[in-house]
Amino acid sequence: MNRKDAYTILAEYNIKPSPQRMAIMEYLLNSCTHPTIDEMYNCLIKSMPTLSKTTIYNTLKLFIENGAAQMLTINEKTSCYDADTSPHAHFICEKCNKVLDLYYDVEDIFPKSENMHGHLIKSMQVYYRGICKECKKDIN
Amino acid sequence: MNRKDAYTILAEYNIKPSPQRMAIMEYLLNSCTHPTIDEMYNCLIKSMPTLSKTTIYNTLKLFIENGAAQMLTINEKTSCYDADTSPHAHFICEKCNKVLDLYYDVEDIFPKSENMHGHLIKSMQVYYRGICKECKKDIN
DNA sequence: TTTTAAGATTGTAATCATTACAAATAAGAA
DNA sequence: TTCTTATTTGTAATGATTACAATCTTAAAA
Repeated sequence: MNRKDAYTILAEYNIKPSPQRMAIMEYLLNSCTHPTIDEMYNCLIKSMPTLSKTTIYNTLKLFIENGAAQMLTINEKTSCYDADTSPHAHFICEKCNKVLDLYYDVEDIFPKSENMHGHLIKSMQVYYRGICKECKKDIN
Repeated sequence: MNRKDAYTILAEYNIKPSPQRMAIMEYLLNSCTHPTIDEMYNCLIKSMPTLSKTTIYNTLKLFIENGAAQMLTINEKTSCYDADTSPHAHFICEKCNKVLDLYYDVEDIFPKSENMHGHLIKSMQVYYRGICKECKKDIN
């Protein structure tokens, strides 16, 4: 595996490591499901019984401020989180509700310059919605 | 003005008109600010004192189900709404929090086919974040 | 016209994600 | 060690959204 570990990533973004921060970053890196706070909490509490949900909120806020993660506001009810900060889009399946990464075509989507109609563009998010490959099978 | 009126739009989307529905669609059409439920309520209550916030929620849900409006989940706290269902992106200013429409370049962004990596794409949303033209002036 | 049934609107109460806050704990410097 | 600061934690508050039951409207049937 060529993925960097949690400790290295935290260091890269100038985030002082702590057991909680490491565990949360670790979880984000190992999950490809774009977890919600609750999902993280329910899993991590098993190996770290003193963990508080507030800590997860605080930690993710810190990660985002330092550029180590991004918040996805796909769902109007619950935010979910992604430690992959490289340019990519997200596909949300209306049947199974999974959130998948889409790297295809993304180069075309991102603005060539940081300026667009005179506005300064700092970041962008692209959400596709539909039926995923797997769920399409079930329908046929 | 070549914009269609609320009555015509409701008819087009098979939504039975009512004073409340007309007023809400009217408001959406006349505002270019992508209003939240609260903004709509606070304005409409003046001319329609019996209006309930629940009705606004119900009505927008109906509009969305029938394709007459879309919900923008730009903000993690509050959804906002847009009666413009033509393909366009949204720019959110981090300073003044305004949500602006961006039609530029959008053709490039939308998928050429309805298929992408085997997934069926039904809709897409594009959110840019940054500093808008006006707020940039204030900084300099 | 009156009756009736379905649809639309309303207000209140419940839900639930997120945040505020203050106390407890951990880490690091002196 | 002691002192100071950063981090974590639990509880309580906030606030958007939804559930639900009661009321009002509409329009068709009798």
